[in-house]
Amino acid sequence: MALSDRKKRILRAIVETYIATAEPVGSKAVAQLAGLDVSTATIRNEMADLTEQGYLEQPHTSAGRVPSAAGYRLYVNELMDRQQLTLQETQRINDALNLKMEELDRVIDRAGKVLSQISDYPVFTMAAAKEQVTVKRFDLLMVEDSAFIAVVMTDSSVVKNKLIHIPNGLSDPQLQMLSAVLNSSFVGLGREEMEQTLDKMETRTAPGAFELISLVVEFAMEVLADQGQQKFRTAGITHLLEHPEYHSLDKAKPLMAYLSEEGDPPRLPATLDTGKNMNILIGPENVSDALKDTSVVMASYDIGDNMRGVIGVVGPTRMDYAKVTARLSYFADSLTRMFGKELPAPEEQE
Amino acid sequence: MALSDRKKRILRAIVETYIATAEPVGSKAVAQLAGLDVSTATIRNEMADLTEQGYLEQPHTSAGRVPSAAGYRLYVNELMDRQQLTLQETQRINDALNLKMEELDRVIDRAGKVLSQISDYPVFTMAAAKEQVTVKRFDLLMVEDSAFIAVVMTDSSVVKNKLIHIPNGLSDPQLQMLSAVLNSSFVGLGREEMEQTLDKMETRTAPGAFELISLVVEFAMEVLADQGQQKFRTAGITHLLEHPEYHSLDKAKPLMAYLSEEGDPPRLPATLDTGKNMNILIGPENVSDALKDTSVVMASYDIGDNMRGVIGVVGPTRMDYAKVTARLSYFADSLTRMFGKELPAPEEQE
DNA sequence: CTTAGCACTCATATTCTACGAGTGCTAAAG
DNA sequence: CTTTAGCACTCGTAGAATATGAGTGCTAAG
Repeated sequence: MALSDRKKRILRAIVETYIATAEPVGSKAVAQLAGLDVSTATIRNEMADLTEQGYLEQPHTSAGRVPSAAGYRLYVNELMDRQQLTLQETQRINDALNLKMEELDRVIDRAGKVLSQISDYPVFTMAAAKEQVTVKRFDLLMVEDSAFIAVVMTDSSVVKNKLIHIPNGLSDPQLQMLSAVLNSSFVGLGREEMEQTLDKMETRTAPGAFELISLVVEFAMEVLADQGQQKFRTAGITHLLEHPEYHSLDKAKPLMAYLSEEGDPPRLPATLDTGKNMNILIGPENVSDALKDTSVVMASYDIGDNMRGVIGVVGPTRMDYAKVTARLSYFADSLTRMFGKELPAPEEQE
Repeated sequence: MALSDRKKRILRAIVETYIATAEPVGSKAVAQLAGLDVSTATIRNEMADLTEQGYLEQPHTSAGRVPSAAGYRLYVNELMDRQQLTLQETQRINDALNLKMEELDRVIDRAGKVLSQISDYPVFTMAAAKEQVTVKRFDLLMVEDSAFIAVVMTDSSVVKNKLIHIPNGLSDPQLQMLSAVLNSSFVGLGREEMEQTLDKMETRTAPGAFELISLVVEFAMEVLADQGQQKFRTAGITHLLEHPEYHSLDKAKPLMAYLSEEGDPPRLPATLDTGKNMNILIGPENVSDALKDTSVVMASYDIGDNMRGVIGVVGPTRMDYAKVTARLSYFADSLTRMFGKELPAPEEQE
């Protein structure tokens, strides 16, 4: 069932020409581009074979051929050259990532934006904890008399704070006490456990103290929820419109709407867990209906010990896979290098 | 120069019909809708007058009339009914804003999203400090042996933190000392002043200590820069595509690209300062070229004592001004009520 | 197995035509 | 002086008809 060398060269020429031109490829074009010294008629015969085997498709009887999903798959798996990035491009990526002390979210957003610019396709990003996130420690800081700052640090070294107002003020010993309770009873717990512990505590604690505790714990629970959740973000959606398959608004709108719904639960196959760190989904291989005519190239990377991120490029099935995979893998590697295990904390400065 | 009552009714009918249908309005349609008991011929005469006075335009000799920028202006200023929001809509807005303890940025993002959904147009948001932001206090918290958390609170009650790693560890007295230096020398200073103070300090401080100080101060400076900057964010860009004027991609792309460039310096007339809290810019009244055929309705609101935000709706000149202004002003009022002076801090929970 | 030749298909571009909504003008009516 | 009916004229749009040409599959010869 293996294809002859000549068939492969023809298929490759067709895929690449179609990627470049977005128009069905005819035998003549292939004859020139494939570098084979045979006539168009021979190529027509080969193309007929490839069509029969399911690697090519004909939009209608007499237009050229277009790669099928299977054709793209074969191309991606076997035929595609690995592209090299230009110095400029690597420079650009490094610049984007070497921002001094941005937060995790920001760097990821920025990475998405740059990837979108250098790939000419929309990009999505996601990040989520691999396991249950817990609180590592609480700190409380008095501010003036009517408020204190609660600082919560998670075991993935993310630190969040919140200003909490208290009408009746709080003495220093009271604050110490509160801090002691929080650190002894709520450290190391996940979201659900925190809620249970809080419930148990309600009956055997003074109402005033309990109210304060629950204010801080509720904040901590939100931090944990936020960390555990997969945050779906996108960048560069307008790049879609540059590609002819989305020149018709009927085609463009559903996909754009799909990509615009940021923050919602992930509607992509969760490759967060799969071991592979590069994944290509071609057209119908996608689960979501909105992506049926769309290809997704995605890569995952590590954030600290406990989180994993995904960054992916979305485009028509006729996507420039060689270009995109090269850029994407460089990106994912850089991100892993930046956020990965070596560094104790995501916010660490290079 | 005042228009007769009948002319006003005709103009109003034309604007509203055009807003609803996006197609040039003929004398016949006006006759039915304006509720005047006159024939189409009379209306044609009146329409000819209005055209001459610049309130209407003719796309070509014999199509109906379309309102000019001046026509919209008159409509907005005098003719437009103030729409009422339905109970559902106010409910939806309140839900969006009453999120428990989100950060300022998040609430604003969310507000933009909801406003976009209920108005069917893209929405942008901006927020910036009115005056120089300064640091109100520094707090340092030791974490394990090799890192500490720097907590910076600004005079606009925004609190940010960052994990700072120190290879050689730090004793408790040293941390106290560092905190004392920061709080005595850098509180109350703006970004530039901080830089100057830091420079002065370099010569007369031990290098090790100076390095630590500058790490924290640089973080503080970034926080201030971030607060002072106008952050331009958008939501619901895809709504553009629903309106016929952007069915042609040539029209849609530039505007979409313009709106997609988040985070860049503001390219809208800075109504942050103007006293008025609702502002309508119609077509050519816009400065930016990308907005020449676009109307912008924007409202501003207060955030704490020292910041001001703008939230605006972008759409074709044929925008449903009545609908948009009603929703927008409710939104801006709610935001002011939420973030405004009464509450000491933006993050305050309702 | 390869290639030249040829009839056939079918999407796209082009041209032409018919249609009709809407206008402006004129002249009669109120 | 204002309103209205009548009518010729404009011009963008839709639809039909036609031409074009790239590409195919098949056959038969090299």
